[in-house]
Amino acid sequence: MKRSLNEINYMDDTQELARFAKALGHPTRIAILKRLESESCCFTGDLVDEFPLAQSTISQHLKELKNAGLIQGELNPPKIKYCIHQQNWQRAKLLFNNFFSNTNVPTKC
Amino acid sequence: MKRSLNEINYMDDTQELARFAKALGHPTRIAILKRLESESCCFTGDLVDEFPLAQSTISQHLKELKNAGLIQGELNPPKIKYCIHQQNWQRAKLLFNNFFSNTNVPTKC
DNA sequence: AATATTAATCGTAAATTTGCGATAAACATT
DNA sequence: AATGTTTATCGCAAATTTACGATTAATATT
Repeated sequence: MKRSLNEINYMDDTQELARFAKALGHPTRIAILKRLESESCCFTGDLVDEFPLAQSTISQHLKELKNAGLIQGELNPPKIKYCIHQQNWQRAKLLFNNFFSNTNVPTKC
Repeated sequence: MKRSLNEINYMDDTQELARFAKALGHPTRIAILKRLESESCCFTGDLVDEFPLAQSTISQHLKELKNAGLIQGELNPPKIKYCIHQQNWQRAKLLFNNFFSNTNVPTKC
């Protein structure tokens, strides 16, 4: 892709929020997180059984959620237990809350 | 892409939230929305002046935000005034709030 | 040691996203 | 009617995403 010539430097919060949002930008990943929220944790296999997707596809979605910091995997050989990453989850919650707390009443529009 | 054979039917909320999240999944679009939040509205040209991106690129980001329902454009010839779409904005806020209101204490993890 | 179970990674293909410049469209102004 | 201003759209190229099957890696069990 023809990348922008001038490097764009967004505020850290902007970058961080966009990163979280991007990870949330797929229904399968939202569904995985909802499941982890309600059940606290689960194994990759559980998700593979529940979603009509290949094991490798689920694994890839988990990887993205992990890269975004929203979940963490704990070794439980030969299984791996995934949970919400509580600290980053709270951070994401805060960023979205701030973003949506639109105090401006749109008087001018 | 090899699409999943079985059609996946996610809960409506899941689909809707993922759609909003996807639109928020780019720092430029977050920055545009932050600007609209603080200023209530602005013209395409204002944004083109502020971001080191081509006019067509800004226009495309605005289109995506509009398609996601997060903003709306009002004709103000020959300019176009963009504002937050208040109703859908509140809807998105609600969806994200619900999603992040993780009442479960992670006792089992 | 051989086998089974579980999950990550690799390689591939198709779709989508992101960016740009060029052009078109819509409307005001001259 | 011709020109100027503003924004959308088109066409293209590169990067990324999404999905799959096949393979590999790690660990338990036999």
